[in-house]
Amino acid sequence: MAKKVVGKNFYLQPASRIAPKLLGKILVRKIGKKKIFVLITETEAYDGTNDRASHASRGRTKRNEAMFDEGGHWYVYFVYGMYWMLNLVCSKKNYPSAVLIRKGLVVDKNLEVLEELEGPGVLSKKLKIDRKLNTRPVSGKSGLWVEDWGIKIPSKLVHSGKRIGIDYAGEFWAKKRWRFFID
DNA sequence: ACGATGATGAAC
DNA sequence: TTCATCATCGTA
Repeated sequence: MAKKVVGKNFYLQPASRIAPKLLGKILVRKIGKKKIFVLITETEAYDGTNDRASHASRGRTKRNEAMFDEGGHWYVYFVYGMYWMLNLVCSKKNYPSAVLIRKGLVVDKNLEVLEELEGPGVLSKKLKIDRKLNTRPVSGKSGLWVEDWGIKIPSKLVHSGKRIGIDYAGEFWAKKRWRFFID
């Protein structure tokens, strides 16, 4: 099984292109000497300042600054007084866009499934993700990166749908099928 | 169906 | 400074 770290160019595409391509890739979290592997199974794209579902729709603020970084950084924010949301920043610098990682499967190095992470809040809790990762690079330096293990998800199993929890965005943006998931 | 729980941003 | 809101989740 060929395992390689995803290259930087991958992150310079539009979020809506990256989101489906992340399905089947492996999120690697290093905590101390331990590594946790998560097969990504659900993502959502947030793209540009016009996207009214995106935090960037109200311009640059202290919270969403990371979204304006170059693709290949993390955007981590706190919601509902309890949960940390993990997002992968996309595209070139100063173009705010990101992919929210919503669900995954904890696997071992042989792809044996150990645990299901059924939402962005539980995923971040399991991987010990908090504001310390905000604006950090997607690389070993931050202890959180993405690998391609050559897993090919059959296109039959890849679906798209409306994004979750963004009904405030108005019909045009709320109905966009920018959520991608397996099965 | 609902409450927990606190940062955020906009209004005042 | 106040206040409604929020890219959620576990319990009921």
